[in-house]
Amino acid sequence: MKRPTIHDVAAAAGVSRGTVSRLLNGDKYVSPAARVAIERAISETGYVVNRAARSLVTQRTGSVVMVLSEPHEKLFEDPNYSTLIRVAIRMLAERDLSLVMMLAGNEGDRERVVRYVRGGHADGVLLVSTHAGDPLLDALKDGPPAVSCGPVIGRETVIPYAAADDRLGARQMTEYFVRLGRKRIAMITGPMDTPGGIQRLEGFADVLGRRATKRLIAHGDWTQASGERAMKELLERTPDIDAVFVASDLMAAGALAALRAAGRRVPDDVAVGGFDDSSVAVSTHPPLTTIRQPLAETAKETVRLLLALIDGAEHVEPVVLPTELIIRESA
Amino acid sequence: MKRPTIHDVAAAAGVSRGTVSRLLNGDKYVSPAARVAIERAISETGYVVNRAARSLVTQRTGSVVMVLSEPHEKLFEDPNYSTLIRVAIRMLAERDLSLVMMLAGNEGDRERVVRYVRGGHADGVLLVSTHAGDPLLDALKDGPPAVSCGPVIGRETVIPYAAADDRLGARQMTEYFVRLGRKRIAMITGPMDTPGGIQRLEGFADVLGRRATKRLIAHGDWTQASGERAMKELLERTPDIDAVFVASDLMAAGALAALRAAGRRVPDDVAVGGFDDSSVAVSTHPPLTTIRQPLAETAKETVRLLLALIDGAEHVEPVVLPTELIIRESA
DNA sequence: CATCTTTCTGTGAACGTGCACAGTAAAGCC
DNA sequence: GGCTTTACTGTGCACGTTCACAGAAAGATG
Repeated sequence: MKRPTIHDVAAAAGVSRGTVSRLLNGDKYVSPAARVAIERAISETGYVVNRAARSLVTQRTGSVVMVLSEPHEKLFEDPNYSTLIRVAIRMLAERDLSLVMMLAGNEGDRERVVRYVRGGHADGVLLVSTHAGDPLLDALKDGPPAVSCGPVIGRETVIPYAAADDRLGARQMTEYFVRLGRKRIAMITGPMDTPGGIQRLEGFADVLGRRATKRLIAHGDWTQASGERAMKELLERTPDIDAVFVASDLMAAGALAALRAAGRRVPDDVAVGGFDDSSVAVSTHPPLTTIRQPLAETAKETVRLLLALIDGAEHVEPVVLPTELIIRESA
Repeated sequence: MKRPTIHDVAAAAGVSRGTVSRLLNGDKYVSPAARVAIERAISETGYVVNRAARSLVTQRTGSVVMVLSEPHEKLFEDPNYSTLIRVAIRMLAERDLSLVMMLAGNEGDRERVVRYVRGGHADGVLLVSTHAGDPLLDALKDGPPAVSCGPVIGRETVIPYAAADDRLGARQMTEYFVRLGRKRIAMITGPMDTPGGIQRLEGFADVLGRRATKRLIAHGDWTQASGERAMKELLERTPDIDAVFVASDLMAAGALAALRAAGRRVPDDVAVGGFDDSSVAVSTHPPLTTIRQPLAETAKETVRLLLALIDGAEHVEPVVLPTELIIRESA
């Protein structure tokens, strides 16, 4: 039992392939009579276009590839990806584009991605958590349109992106600490080769100016363990801190553990602020005061940018979305 | 500047298309001389096969579709998917298969999936968290091979799967409580239309027998909020419980909050056991004693089953993998 | 030497579509 | 009535590959 082709539909409807094709591709110039006949024939035969054949002649693939650049197990911890994936699938589906996923954590994977994309297997590229200086960026330069979810820094090849305003978020939290009357405000940052790492520190420094000394800053790598380690480090270095802004909720959970181990009460002795408003923020004790990023919005904007480029837009502007302070019990 | 085709490679190597094609598809019968000439030509021209064209003649697509059946925001909370996605991408990539993602949360999405798959756009289907009685299952019956990550229950259309041994895990935790000398052991289950919901309760009942009365069992829906609600319910109904086995870590985090609110100490007054060993298990206070599922292994086995079927295996047996008790501080 | 295998090569058709083009019939216009 | 415009339809070709087949060259076997 072979799958019905456009020929079969045409035959069943008593018209030619051309007419069916026109109807399928939204062309005008299809008579009402032909239209109903074809539509009936399609549902009777259960016809669905052969994308491969279409792709062959249109030079389009009908798919967009999402490239995940995290080295390895990082993906397990971050719920952001899930949102992005979900939003992307849904928005692309509306345009009859499908989402294919690729990894680009190591050299071999990256090579595969480049071959795939340059081989013309995707109409667009959705970069996720691509690090500064990623060779992928150059390799993808004159291929199909590419956008990034979150800024890509430190490269002259600028690629469009949508992102939450990390710097604003960091300012909001730091200002809140100041309003609470906290005097010795420390920070645990993310890795300094990521946009989130850099910009959240910038926002912190925006508010505190020269009061943001090196002694008050420790670095983590987004993991819970690193948050715990950084907090311990801060407590040894500067025991009298009364507030700490942690650049992610997960690291903040680690920081809470370190504070508890050191016998500090939260928020009485030390106020703790997180970032992301992820699910861990409400499962910690006490629940985290944090910065909510408009995840779904960011994802939507990212995809919107890509679709615009696929549709032929010459240039699109980056989109930066505002964050929001969520007050719970940790500060 | 057009993309090089197999013709260009053939011309550059001084052979015919056929020979190049044979080399590409691993056929024997290619002379050493031709081999090196072609290989040079390929790297010089930067040729990469056009999958659409190949697909057209081979009737294979070179892609596998992962179908996510969660209704909507559930995907955000569960890290299991990330592991599965990652493992699947990697294993499929080795076979030069790409992974495309689709949603099947509502009727419209489901219809799209069916059209996609029956339209011959995928060589295999990877079902994720498909609920009992999902109409998708019937619709996909005589299409390409399909497997599920986690069992699919309550349908006569049996589809192959790999999964952790939920029932064993539940037994391990419950037996541990018994060993600890706990007398009034309660349980918070998952939704009873999911395999995890059913089988974890079965394991619990395996150990306790008739001591597992209805008064000691409450139901949640995997969310943290539902865990909190169920715990409150249990405390009202049976105030003297001294242990509770919660069917997921996230719900356990909710249960901890309810216990704290009720002034019970964990583990002194009430021992708490979770399930999954997810990242929340270590971010709660106290850290959760829980059951570790071999996530990556399960994912691997699932994909392996699918690949076997794609390779023409007539029938494959379900794979069930053992769980492990992880002892932390909550019990 | 004739014949048969083995190893290798090139050729033509087919896969199912979209698109350019040619063509037809009817309607509108002067 | 001739001419243009509008609405619609069918046909041939091209897209880039694989596969079946025919055939050539070289060696093995009788």
